[in-house]
Amino acid sequence: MARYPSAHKEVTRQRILEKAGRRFKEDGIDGSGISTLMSDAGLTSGAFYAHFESKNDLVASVVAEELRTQEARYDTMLGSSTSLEDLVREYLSPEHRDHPGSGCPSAALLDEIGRCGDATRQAYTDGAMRVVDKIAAYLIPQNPKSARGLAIGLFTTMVGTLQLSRAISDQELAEEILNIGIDNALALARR
Amino acid sequence: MARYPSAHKEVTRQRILEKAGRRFKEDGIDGSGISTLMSDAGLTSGAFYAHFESKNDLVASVVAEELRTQEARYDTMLGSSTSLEDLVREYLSPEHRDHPGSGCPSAALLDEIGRCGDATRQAYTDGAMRVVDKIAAYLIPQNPKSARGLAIGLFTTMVGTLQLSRAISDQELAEEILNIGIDNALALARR
DNA sequence: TGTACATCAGTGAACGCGCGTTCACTGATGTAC
DNA sequence: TGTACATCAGTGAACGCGCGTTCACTGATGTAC
Repeated sequence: MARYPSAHKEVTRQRILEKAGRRFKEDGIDGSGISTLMSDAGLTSGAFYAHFESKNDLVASVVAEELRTQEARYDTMLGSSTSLEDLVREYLSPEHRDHPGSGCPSAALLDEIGRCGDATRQAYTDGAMRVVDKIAAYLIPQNPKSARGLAIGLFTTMVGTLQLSRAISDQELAEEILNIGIDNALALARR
Repeated sequence: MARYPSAHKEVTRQRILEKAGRRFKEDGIDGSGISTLMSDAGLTSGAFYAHFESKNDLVASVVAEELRTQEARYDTMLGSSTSLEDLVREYLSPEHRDHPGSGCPSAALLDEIGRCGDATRQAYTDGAMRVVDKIAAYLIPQNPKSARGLAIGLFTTMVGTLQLSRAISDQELAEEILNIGIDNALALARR
C-alpha cells in the first residue's frame, strides 16, 4: 500500500497483539484462526508473516503482552487508593466473568497455555511471576518474599473461581460461587 | 463387521468416552479431531455417528463421564483410610501434573469448558457440584452445607495451582508452586 | 438340522470448509540526482 | 525544483492438510422356517 513513517509498523504490530489477545481470551487459542485475527486488526491474512514468524510466535508474544498489561493495571490500582479488597471484588465480579475478552489472561487461557511450547510457557512464567511479586509486595511491603506463598494462593483461588463460575450453567449458582470466592480470597489475604 | 451381543455397543461407547476423555485432557478439546479419537478407540471415523449425534454431544458426554469417575474415586479414597491431606498431596503431586490424561478434568479443561455450549456446561455443573458436595460432606459430616464454601475454596485453589504448575516452564519454580499449593490447601482445610 | 434372510456395528471414501503458511504482486512514499 | 528509482507494508490467491459430517456398502451373526 504505502511506505509508512518508521513507527507505523510497530504500531500495527501492537494493534495485532491487542486484538489477538482479546480474541484468544474470547474463543481460545486453538479456536482463533490467523485470517480472523488479522481481519480483527483491519488487515488481510498475508500481512501476518511480516510481523510474526508463526502462530506459535504470535501466541508467545500475546501472552507476554497480556501479562505486561495486567501487571501495569494492578500496579496502578494498588499504588493508588484502591485496596486489595477492591481488586478482589473487581476480579470476581459478574462483569469480569461475562467479558473474558478484556479480562485476565490466566482465567481465560491457563490450561491451554499449559499445553503450549516452551516459548509461550517461558513468556507466561516471566509475566505471571512479576504479577505475583506485585501482589506479594503489596501484602507485606517490608518482606515481600514471605508473602509469596500467600500471593500465589490468592492468585490460584481467584483464577480457579472465575473459571469455575464461567463453566457453571446455572446463573444463581455461578453468582454464589463468585461470592464464595470473594470470601475465601479475603480470608486468605487477612491471614 | 458383525452382529454383536446386545451389550457390545454400550461397551464400545464406554471405550470411546474413556479414550476421548484422556485425549481431551492431553491435547485439549479443540485440539482433538474425531478421526484421532476413533482410532484411539480402535475404530474408524465413520462409526462415530452411530454412537454420538455430534462432537458437541460427545464433549458433553465425556465431561459427564469424567466427573462421574472423579466422584467415584474421591468417594472411595475419603471413604477408606485415605485422609483429605493424602488426597491434596496426591492431587498436587508432580505425577498428577505430568500426566493430565489420567488426571483431573477440571485442571485440564476448565477454561475450555467455560467456552462450550449449554449441554456441556450443564453436564459440568451437575458433575462438579456432586464432587464439591462429596468434599463438603467429608469436611463437616454433621453439616455439609456449611462446609460448601470451604470445599469450593479447596477445589478452586487445587485446580488453579495445578494449572499454574503446568504452565510454568521453570521446573524448580513449578515444584515450589505445588508445595505452596499444598500448604495453602491444608491451611484452608484446617479452618 | 439346514438354509435363507434380516440385522446393524463398523468401514472407508467423499463432501465443503477453514486451517497455517507462501508468494508474486501493488502502489504510496522517501530518497538520489 | 522535477524526475526516476528503491523501499516495503500490505494484498489476495493459492498450497496441502485435517476438520466435522455423510453415506453407500460390508459381512458375521441371530432368527425364522
